[in-house]
Amino acid sequence: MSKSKKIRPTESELEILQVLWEHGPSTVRFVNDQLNEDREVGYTTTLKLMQIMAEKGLAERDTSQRTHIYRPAVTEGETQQNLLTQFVDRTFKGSAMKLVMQALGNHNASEAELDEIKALIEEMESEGRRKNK
Amino acid sequence: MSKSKKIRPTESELEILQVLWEHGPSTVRFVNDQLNEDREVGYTTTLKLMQIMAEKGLAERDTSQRTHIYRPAVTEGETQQNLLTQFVDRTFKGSAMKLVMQALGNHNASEAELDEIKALIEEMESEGRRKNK
DNA sequence: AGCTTTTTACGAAATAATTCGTAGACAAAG
DNA sequence: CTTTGTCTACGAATTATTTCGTAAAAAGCT
Repeated sequence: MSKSKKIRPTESELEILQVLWEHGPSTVRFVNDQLNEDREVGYTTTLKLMQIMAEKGLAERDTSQRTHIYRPAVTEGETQQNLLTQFVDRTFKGSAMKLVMQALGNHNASEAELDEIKALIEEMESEGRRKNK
Repeated sequence: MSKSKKIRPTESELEILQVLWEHGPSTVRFVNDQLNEDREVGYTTTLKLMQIMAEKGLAERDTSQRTHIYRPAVTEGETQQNLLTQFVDRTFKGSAMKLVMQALGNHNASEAELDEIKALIEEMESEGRRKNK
């Protein structure tokens, strides 16, 4: 695999990352405005968090202008994967299958979504057969 | 729906619940011993957590004997469901399907497990057709 | 220039979660 | 009966995370 570090944003950090993933490189002001559409957050609170994220390596920033521009330093996919693995371990004792069953069973998925999943499974099964794994 | 309360055990509380779910009503001593098979935890730490859990309604206890017996006051399934919903909201912006795809894609499931999931999907699809939903 | 607004930096307060020390009650063992 | 061990209760220390106040620099405005 590629990265050696464990990416584990806290809940607040994840909210900020989601803004950055969705909108691309942004100022603190912009991120703070986005967050405030959901809940009240002070500007310096967001600033501080983003500074911490830069320290931790979750984000990078361009400080060449007075108003700094932040961008995500981790991808959405790898972050979701890390958080998912952690969550499965904690909550489903490591059984991703139990999680899948629980998730499927309780959210009523549309026919199209179910078909999509079936397609993925078929693909995995033929993959598996080919590799005899 | 049935319960009005949100069941949200913390990480440590979840570990304790898992012992209670697996072994049934237990003493603090027993739970603490179980936890110590994974990591070092002080006895009074476990005691305190279990007392808090009783206060919060996550566990109930029989205090008729000097050594109290604790039992889970929430089921494993409903707790997993609550934590899962929360996790999906936070990490996958509410899309359970994205989570399922990610989970399937990255943990190599056995043929048998995949078949199990396929069966569930088939069942859901025929359910759906019957109800025309 | 002088006043207001925006921004970063910094430190510390507030909150949440975990951990543990100590004390008192009771029981078990000698 | 006395000592030793186990248990609960309680409060406080520790750690992690979140929040914000204040100050200084830069930019904008009149």
